[in-house]
Amino acid sequence: MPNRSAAVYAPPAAVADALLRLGRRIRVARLRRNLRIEDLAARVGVSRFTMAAIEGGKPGVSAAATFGALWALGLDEQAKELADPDRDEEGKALESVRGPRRARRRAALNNDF
Amino acid sequence: MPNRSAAVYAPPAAVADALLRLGRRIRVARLRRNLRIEDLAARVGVSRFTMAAIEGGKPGVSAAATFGALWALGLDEQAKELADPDRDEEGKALESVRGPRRARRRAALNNDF
DNA sequence: CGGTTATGTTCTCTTGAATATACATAATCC
DNA sequence: GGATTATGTATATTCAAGAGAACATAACCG
Repeated sequence: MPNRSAAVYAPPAAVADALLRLGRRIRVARLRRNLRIEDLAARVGVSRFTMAAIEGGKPGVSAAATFGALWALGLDEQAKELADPDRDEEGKALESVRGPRRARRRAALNNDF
Repeated sequence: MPNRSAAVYAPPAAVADALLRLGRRIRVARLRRNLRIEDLAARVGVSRFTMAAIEGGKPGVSAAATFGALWALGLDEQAKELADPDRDEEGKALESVRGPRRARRRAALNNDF
């Protein structure tokens, strides 16, 4: 496969759903603030087309644009909590006493799934 | 400006910080699970280079790849709560009784900021 | 209703995001 | 310490993300 990754052109349903939901919510927040797509796009620093893609939940938009939209709407507080190690109970349970800086392959002993 | 958006090549500090923090946390979660970059990349459906970019907080990586990493680690629960309209107090306060489907420009009366 | 205007759509163009390969570095384990 | 192997770095290549213009559609408001 030359270029594009499966994760982008055909993301798992859970991911696609998450992006769609997030896009719809950004739209709701924008309308509540009576901003045009163009206005929000200007705040974020993208074109109105990219902003429309964000609201449409397109998988290919950059993470910076997506998080930028949340930031421009004042909705970035929750984003800061994402993947908080303190709340990762599964991870904490799996973790060894000291965290290594590299993973080591343990043949036939890969956890999860 | 031809192609690239300012939001991607030079995101606001708050956005850049959020991406960096998220990347570091994804790395922590991956190591806790004893996964190699390559292993996680395979689960997400991207190359190990893209996964490294995600962990490095590079602004240009796709939203699908970023959310895919959270999903592959089982950390997508909080992602589903992002920008929840019910928690958007500022937005609820600003909203008119019924939500319009389009924003309307009210010259010299743009709220916020 | 009808003017205004936000948004959708289509098109072209450019650039960099993502891939792949190869090698360098460095962390881990025995 | 030394073999093993995960990760970093560099280069080359490819294709779609993103910008921009122009027009079509449709929602809003008086």
